[in-house]
Amino acid sequence: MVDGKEMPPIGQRTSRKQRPKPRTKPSEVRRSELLDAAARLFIAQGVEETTVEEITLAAGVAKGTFYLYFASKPEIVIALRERFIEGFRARIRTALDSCGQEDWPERLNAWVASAVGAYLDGYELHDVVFHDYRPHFRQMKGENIVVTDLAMMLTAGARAAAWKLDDPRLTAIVLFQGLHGAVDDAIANDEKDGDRLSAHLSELFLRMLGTNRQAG
Amino acid sequence: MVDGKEMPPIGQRTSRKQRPKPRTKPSEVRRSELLDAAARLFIAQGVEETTVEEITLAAGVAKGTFYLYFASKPEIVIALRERFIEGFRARIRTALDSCGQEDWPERLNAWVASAVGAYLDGYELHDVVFHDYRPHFRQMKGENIVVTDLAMMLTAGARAAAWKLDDPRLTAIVLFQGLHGAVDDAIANDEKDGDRLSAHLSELFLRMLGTNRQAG
Amino acid sequence: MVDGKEMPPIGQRTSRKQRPKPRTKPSEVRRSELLDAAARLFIAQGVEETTVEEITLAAGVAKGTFYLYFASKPEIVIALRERFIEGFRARIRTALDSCGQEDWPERLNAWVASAVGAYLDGYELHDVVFHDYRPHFRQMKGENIVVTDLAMMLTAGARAAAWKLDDPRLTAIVLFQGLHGAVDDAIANDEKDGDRLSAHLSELFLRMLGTNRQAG
Amino acid sequence: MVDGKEMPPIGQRTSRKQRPKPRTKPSEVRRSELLDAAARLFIAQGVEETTVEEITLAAGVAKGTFYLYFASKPEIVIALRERFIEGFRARIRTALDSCGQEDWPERLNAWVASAVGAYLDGYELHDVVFHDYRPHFRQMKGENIVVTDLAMMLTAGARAAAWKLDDPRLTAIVLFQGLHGAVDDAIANDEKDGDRLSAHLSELFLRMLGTNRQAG
DNA sequence: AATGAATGAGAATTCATTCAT
DNA sequence: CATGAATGAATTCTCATTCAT
Repeated sequence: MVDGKEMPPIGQRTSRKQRPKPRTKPSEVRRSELLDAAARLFIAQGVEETTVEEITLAAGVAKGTFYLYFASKPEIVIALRERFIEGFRARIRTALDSCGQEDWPERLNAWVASAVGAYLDGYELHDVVFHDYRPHFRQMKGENIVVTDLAMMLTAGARAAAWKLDDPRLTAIVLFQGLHGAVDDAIANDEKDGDRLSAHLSELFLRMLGTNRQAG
Repeated sequence: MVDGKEMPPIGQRTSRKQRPKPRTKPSEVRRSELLDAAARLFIAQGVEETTVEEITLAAGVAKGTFYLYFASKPEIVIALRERFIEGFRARIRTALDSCGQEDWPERLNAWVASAVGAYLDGYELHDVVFHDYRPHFRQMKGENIVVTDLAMMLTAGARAAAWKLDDPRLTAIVLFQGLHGAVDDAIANDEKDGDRLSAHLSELFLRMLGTNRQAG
Repeated sequence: MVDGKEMPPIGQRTSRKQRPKPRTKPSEVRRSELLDAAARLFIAQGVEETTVEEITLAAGVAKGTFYLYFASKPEIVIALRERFIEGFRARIRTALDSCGQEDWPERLNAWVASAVGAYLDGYELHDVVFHDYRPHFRQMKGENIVVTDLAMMLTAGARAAAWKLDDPRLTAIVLFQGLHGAVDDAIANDEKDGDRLSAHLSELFLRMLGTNRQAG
Repeated sequence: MVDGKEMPPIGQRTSRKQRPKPRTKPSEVRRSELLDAAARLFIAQGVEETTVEEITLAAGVAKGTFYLYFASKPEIVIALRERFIEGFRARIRTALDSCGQEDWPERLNAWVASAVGAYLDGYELHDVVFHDYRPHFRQMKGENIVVTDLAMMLTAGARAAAWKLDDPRLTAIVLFQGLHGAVDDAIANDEKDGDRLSAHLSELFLRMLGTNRQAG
């Protein structure tokens, strides 16, 4: 997920032949199995309530092996967070890729629908991996990559005169957090119909953008 | 520790029934001192990192006394949360009370400005008291009272034809969470100028509502 | 042992009556029971091999109670060391007190005999409490109080012309460490006859001091 | 890690029987490199604090290689101890070899001076390798070879009527441990002038032996 | 001979909570 | 009301050692 696809285990020198023959398991497979086991347990029981030993048991390795792949328990939460974010972005990217490049309202609809869908599907893991995430401790603009992605799209749409836009980042934040809150509410109220919610949100957002429907 | 100085006359101890005379300290005061001490320590060190003993030390009482006022440590976090929410609502209410009853755009501006101000002032405590708050575990609609308040205001404005409104709750959520996220971002970027932010947000929100400025 | 005899528990304010009525056990009794239990177990199994839980079990308290009296496991070793040293010195002091004040050879004999006796009796505990003691990390002259005591005695004897003495501290060190090594050797060879050893050592030492037997 | 440069010609790998040709490194060299690395790390960080992996890293071999040369971690401490003792004895032997064979006071002076010098130079390693050494667990007389060497020298001197001697071993122990303690004290007080100390000790020891200066 | 991934036992310490006084 | 001594559950992480390659 994070460290490429077919890379040899970390710390392995580029040995004499090709890839160093996998020991018991190739490093990323092991790592991935640990991440999967952790995600499952964290969702089911919570992070605090899950011991490292439970994770390794579920992954079929010894306790010490955990620490060959992650420096500490918090570290695996961070790794899961990165995996989550990448999955989230990929889903949005895929949705946008099947839109007309210049149909900006459609692109916004696609963004909303895919984000709602991704969040509805993954909110349990989301809660786990973002529980300890402190936005205020993050200094740099653009820390939230999803917001940054969106701001870029909004800017592109504005450049194409699809809508007006004073402050792309602020607008992107309002869209993202608004959507986030709306989905949270839907989940809390057990309304898992993402399509209806997406439609409503899109309309709201397009209106906020003062969308020029002729421009698309 | 060095108490005993502000105790009521010894003679009064015998009268059980009279008025609920103050003890060493009136119960409300003690409770409040504990809440204050806890808030201070939680902000400075975090909740987990603060022990009940530290709280009682800071409040000048013995460890056991804590449990006369709060059933458990998590309980005092909940109490702080409630205090925080009430302060937040009060600040918004005050702001709205100095607006024209029927000037809806002004009312929305006032809501935005006061919410931004309250959050900027209290975000440290906010982070503490909401860290363990899980929206998805809350079942009931309207759990977030601030959102509910706002939805009611939006509905009233719509009834007065100040703006259009399809889904008051959804709109309220987007406004609230959007504002929330925008302030988080401002804090993270160390831009504590609430006025500029409020102005931007208000404009965005009024546009989203399709505000009819004639209607105000 | 260390904190006086009848003092109230640490942290206890000098309460309204006399001594604060002992809770379950007076503080020094508890402390002493923990020290005794630890000494027994450390001798039998070694320090590393003894868990804090074993100590508390043997002392009849809960695990946490240990940390009410000692900051850490190494800390109780230090406390035992202090207790050991005090016992050692007391034994020597008692022996010297029953000597003629001015009979210096007799005083030296008494010092040797009591030190040999104390060490033979307590070498097991000695090994435990001095295992981690690093002489080189100690800066100040006179860190070893037993050596310092002895140097003072040697100086007094020299002043009375009982013997010659160039360097009291150096001489004291040689006597103390020489005796120490001699007893170690006796123990290793299972020769526990302290009297014979003492006699030999005394003779050696008196000769080293160039003792003037007329002076006594 | 970046090995392979000093390997023997590949062709030789096939010859199994020939002479025990050097492998990557001759076994003695490897062993010595491991000992050196361990000594350096043990002195700098302590034995407990040094991991086997750190030793192998410092020696430029893989973790498993350690166990081809030493059965366990404690074992390498023992090996270092033996190396230390041999160096110590060699230094003394060299010093004695440049003395008149029959000048016994000079020989004693030489013994003291070389022992003081060797200990001052090597006390850091000494502390490491003797930390876990328990004299009382050693059964056999003469376990401490340096003491035994000394006792033999003292006996020879006595036979030559250079001094009187009742109990050679006891005397040797007192000299050795006395010197040991004196150097410890000098180190603790940061007085690294071995010559002055040696002179004082020699005088003390010669007096203890009742040296007959005519006899030398 | 050399490697290094995998193993898994093992214990100190914290701190929320109780309850006898 | 107030106190504070006593309780004891609960879990991370290290690292010596092994062994398949």
